[in-house]
Amino acid sequence: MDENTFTENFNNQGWPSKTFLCYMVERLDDENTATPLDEYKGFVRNKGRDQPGEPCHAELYFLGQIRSWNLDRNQHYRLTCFISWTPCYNCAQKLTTFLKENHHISLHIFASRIYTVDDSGSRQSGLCALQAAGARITIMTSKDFERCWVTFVDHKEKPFQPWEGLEVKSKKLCEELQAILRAQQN
DNA sequence: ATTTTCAAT
Repeated sequence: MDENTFTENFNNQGWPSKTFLCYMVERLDDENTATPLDEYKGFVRNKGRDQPGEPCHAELYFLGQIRSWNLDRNQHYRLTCFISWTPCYNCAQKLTTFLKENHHISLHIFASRIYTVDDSGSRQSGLCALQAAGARITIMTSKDFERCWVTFVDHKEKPFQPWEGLEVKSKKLCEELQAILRAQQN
């Protein structure tokens, strides 16, 4: 992805009305050593209401990609994704179902910001269910932004440049997410 | 202490 797309969408101070999701896959061997599978690396974005056809959240395109790979059920894989907004309730549900049906796949989600539109009256229970199904969900820290930059951005050899307030915002969101994930456990 | 959110008033 180009530099501007990254900055516009992943800057944790912003509020873009679209979502990008970068994904990468690693195969894990018996010693838990990870081998990157670069052929499955990429990113998707949602389809908005301004575009033709039915709107679609980024996560559903992501799920479509994963299914199309038909990853070997006798192996174990780790999917890592960097997403600019945390999944909404419905997407979280779909990811949860997917993980329950695909025990050979682990999911790590690094999110830039917390999406708090309450689209089902259920608050953030979708994220809790997703975590309960084995996903790891965390807020992107400076290190994660840098990894995303290095891995997915056409950075032209430029190093990642943190923006003003990145750390403070990240810490704050992290606390919020912890509260969300903790609150619904009982 | 806050609140703009995969839009739409």
